[in-house]
Amino acid sequence: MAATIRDVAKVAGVGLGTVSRVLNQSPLVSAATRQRVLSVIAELRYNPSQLARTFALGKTLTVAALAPFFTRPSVVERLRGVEATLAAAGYHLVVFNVEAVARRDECLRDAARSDRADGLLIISLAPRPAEVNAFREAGLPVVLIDTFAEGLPGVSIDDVAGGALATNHLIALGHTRIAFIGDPQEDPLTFNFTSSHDRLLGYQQALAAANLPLPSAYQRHGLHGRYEARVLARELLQLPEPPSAIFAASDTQAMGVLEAARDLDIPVPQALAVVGFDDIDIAEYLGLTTVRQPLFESGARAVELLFLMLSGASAPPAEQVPVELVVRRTSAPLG
Amino acid sequence: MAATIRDVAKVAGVGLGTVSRVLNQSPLVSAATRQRVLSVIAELRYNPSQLARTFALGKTLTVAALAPFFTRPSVVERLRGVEATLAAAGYHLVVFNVEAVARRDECLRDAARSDRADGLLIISLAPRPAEVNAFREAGLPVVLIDTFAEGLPGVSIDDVAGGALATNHLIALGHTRIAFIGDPQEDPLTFNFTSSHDRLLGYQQALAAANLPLPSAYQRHGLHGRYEARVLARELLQLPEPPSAIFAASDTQAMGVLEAARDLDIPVPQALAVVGFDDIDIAEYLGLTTVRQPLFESGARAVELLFLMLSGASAPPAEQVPVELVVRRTSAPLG
DNA sequence: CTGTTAGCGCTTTCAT
DNA sequence: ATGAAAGCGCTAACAG
Repeated sequence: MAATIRDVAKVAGVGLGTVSRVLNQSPLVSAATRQRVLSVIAELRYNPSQLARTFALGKTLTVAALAPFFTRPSVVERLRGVEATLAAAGYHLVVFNVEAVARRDECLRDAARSDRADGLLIISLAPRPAEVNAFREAGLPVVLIDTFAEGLPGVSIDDVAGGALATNHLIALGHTRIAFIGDPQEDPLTFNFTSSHDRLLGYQQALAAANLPLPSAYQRHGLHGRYEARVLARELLQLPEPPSAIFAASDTQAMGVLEAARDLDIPVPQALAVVGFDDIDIAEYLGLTTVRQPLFESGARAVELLFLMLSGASAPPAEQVPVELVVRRTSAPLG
Repeated sequence: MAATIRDVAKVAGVGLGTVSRVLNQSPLVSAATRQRVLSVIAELRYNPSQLARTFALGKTLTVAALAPFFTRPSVVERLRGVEATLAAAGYHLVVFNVEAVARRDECLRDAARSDRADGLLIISLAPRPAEVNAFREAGLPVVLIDTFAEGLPGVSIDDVAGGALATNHLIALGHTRIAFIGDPQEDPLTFNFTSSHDRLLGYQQALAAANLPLPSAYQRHGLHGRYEARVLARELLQLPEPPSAIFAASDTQAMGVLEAARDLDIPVPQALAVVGFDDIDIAEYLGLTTVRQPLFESGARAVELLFLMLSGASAPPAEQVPVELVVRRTSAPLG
């Protein structure tokens, strides 16, 4: 049915090696033959089988990305950066949406021993040492985004500093009763997210440095999501001594806090200051004060690092990109 | 370096066809040999080359999806459905983010003549007849999501009916000055989106059926985005005779309308009713009245149709999934 | 049941 | 500069 390189060679009256050479822009072919081959290619409407090509080459020109995919706007934005950079280099992006712990493990395992991708990007999930080992043994280049793992390159932010940044902003505003809402603490054992945990650390350090109390009742954890955060925030706000400010480990969770405030008719920022994290698209719309991190760029940069490794370089060190406080309407000086 | 099927065969003392058979769960292998082969496989830590496998099979076990990818929450939700269904069947999903017209054409062209995917999903972009032809000639199964094209199967909604549904809701609420905000009209010539256009049609038909005027000043078009819609809405609301209700062709654009109302201190829904379209995640948070369409399910269903075609069936007819009006806080009877 | 053989379509030596 | 030939690792058809 479809013409093969052999057909082209036959019709053009050349060896099939020559056809391959014109296909690959090799300079070792005379202008005349090249012309002839080219015209036969056009005539036969031949197009090279990518499948055969990648097989012969031993590379797929494809990069896989593992992520708690579409459940988080911040991840989507990172993937945009990944896709754009990959596409510019002619690479394909295959995505794996990890929404359950079981799938996390399965994907990680498959990725390590499948040769269907030249490299792997892991977003927000930290592989365990055994998994890191499997990658190394498989010779699969891996770059992390928004997480860490011993011995693996990655691009991330200083979550501790980010947490402190948000908290210090609230302290500077005069708040002393500052609460925190983040992902489950046992999460590292399952999905293995680390950012929420580190942001909590920053929060704790900032409060301690300011000699402010950090009652454990002010630190709440729940599944990453608006609804869960809303419930937690409502609990906080109904405490005998409710906080005057809440730092949420993500903008999504901050939205839940805003909902809770609305539920209870608590005016923001007059009676409650709210700070989020990430600066996702919607944050601006909501006027949410937040800690911005370069999401798109983190994806793009990770791909660059991966390309470096693909070109034979040894694993570069993990990188950090800067965060920045964006003050909007949900935080104000304590009245 | 890595063990091949040949190594396994040699060590196990069997023919390499036998190894292939145990790999593919063929029943034509004695339990004893199977055991032996299996143990050698484990011993050698052999894993089959997917690359070689797909090449020999002539299929990639991969599906490509073309979409105005991450710029629209509704698309992301559709892709979730796509990925979940694909993953359940062991297929990979490679995504192409189309944010520019040039890339649209390039991707469409490449997809048609590349054999790097067994099938193609196109979201929200309508291929032109020439492109449809190229797919047919290439023998590439294609399923559309949220668009149409002559001769291509797809799953979509009745956008005209959806537009009418939203508009009739506003009419029933007593509104007579109802405006519309949607994507650029000339868009079909470039990106080739069709949904906004059809929703406008439904809006026009509903107004006409109710003998209500539809001044052209009440129909505005701008690039799909919150900011653009905000500008358009502000114009509408500053008209000598401003509308008392605005129907936006998407929730994203409806958010822009809400922003404009806030800018101008116009209370919603008291002085302005707003209806969106899609029921994306954030709509509930905002209390936005909207027309819900099953986004996740549309992706899942499209994959099912694609699998049908992959299994040799001829192209099924285009399908429509139902839409539903979700009334929330942004629409109320005209005061 | 099982071993052997012939490709899948392309890239790459290796001669010429 | 170009043709011929040797794989890449696997599946599937064919003999036993």
